[in-house]
Amino acid sequence: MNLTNRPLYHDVAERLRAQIFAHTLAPGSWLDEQSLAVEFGISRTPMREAIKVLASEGLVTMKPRRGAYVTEVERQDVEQIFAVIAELEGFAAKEVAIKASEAQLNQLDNLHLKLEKAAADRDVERFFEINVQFHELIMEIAGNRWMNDVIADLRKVLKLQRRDSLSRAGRLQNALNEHRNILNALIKRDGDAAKLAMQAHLARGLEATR
Amino acid sequence: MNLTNRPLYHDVAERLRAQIFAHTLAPGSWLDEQSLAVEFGISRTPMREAIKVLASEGLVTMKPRRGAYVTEVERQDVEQIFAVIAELEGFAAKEVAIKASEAQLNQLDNLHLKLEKAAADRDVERFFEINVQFHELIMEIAGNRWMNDVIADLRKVLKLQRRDSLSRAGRLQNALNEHRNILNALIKRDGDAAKLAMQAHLARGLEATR
DNA sequence: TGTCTAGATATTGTATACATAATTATGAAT
DNA sequence: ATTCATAATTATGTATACAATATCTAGACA
Repeated sequence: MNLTNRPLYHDVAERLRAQIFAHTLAPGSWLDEQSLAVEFGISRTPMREAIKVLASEGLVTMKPRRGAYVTEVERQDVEQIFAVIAELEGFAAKEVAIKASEAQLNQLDNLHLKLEKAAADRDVERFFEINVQFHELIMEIAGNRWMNDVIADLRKVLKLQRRDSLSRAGRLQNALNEHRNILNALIKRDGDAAKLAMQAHLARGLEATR
Repeated sequence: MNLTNRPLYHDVAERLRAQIFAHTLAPGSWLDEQSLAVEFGISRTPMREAIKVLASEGLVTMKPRRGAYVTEVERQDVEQIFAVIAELEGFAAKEVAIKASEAQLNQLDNLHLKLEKAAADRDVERFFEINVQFHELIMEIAGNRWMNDVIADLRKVLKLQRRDSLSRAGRLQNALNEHRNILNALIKRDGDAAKLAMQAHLARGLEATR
């Protein structure tokens, strides 16, 4: 009896994703269809479909006749992905500066207040969470569905590498300042400044992963 | 006996893609797993896997318990996709202006000569072909694998809409001029100009689809 | 002792069979 | 005649069975 009305492989993909992000399935490791299917209590068919979903997201890499392996992101991949995200989120920030309603800017401002509170509380986990929401809200306001999908996928791949850049000493405060710069530009309706601030923010995020 | 060593669903996806682009499978139409499998002389399993590949590319849209339908791209989708491509290819052009070798710039120049010849011959088909190569070469030189994948997928979705903007009166000559602007900026190593020229080119390409 | 070959084994790839849910058709009641 | 309920049909979703290929192991030969 399936209450969620969602296909099984969808949920399975979600669980696999969680295991990959938790490094229960570590980068480079092989995804054994058979034993994973047994572990999940399902047959190989939906398991294979779930694995293919992850493959399309770039989280696993398929080798013909050899199966699927958790993608190992090289340094170069991280830099290239950051470059794409910076370009697109920079563009999004510019769009938001132009078209956001006052109510939407207030939403962003509220999120930033929460961010400041989390920073003051030294609550890295919460800071990280709100940080994600801030970026997602900007993308949502920009309102480009295709761009959002692209970025969502790329951010998933970035999550493959464990080190959370925010835990580095001082990074939290820096990130907060960078966010304030973005927000100020948005409020001033200065598109170019918003774009630059966003790109600077992401560039420093990249640096922090080094 | 499979000589290609590639999984069946891969080839099937390719054939389905071709049918979609040829509008044999028109936008909005339903993909009947059963009859398609019979038509291709295979079972439902690889057919389903092939369909899922197309779904991840955005060419078909899956409805739970209802099957797959060829994606219908709305006007808004086309504009959003163009916006993403313009942003990324503009960025790529800037990169190329900075990092391309002389040999690579010569390659681009050679392609442009072929483009001029095709235009002089009024060979729209060939012009279109070289045009694609020109854009792909720029992306290749930019050398960002993730960006290339993103753009490749988005361009596939654009191909869902039939009207080839180049056949419009005067569009061919305009496109040629725009390409020359891009090339000149690259040769002058002027990254910002290259970016602007590329974005202008794509913006006019979008206009031509109206 | 090392290497090459042949067989065994295990895993992916494909086909078929079964289960479940959605749609359509049929019929009765108002 | 219209509407609602129920049964039949059809298609998707899932499980199982079969096929083909790649890897591993064992043994023979140099």
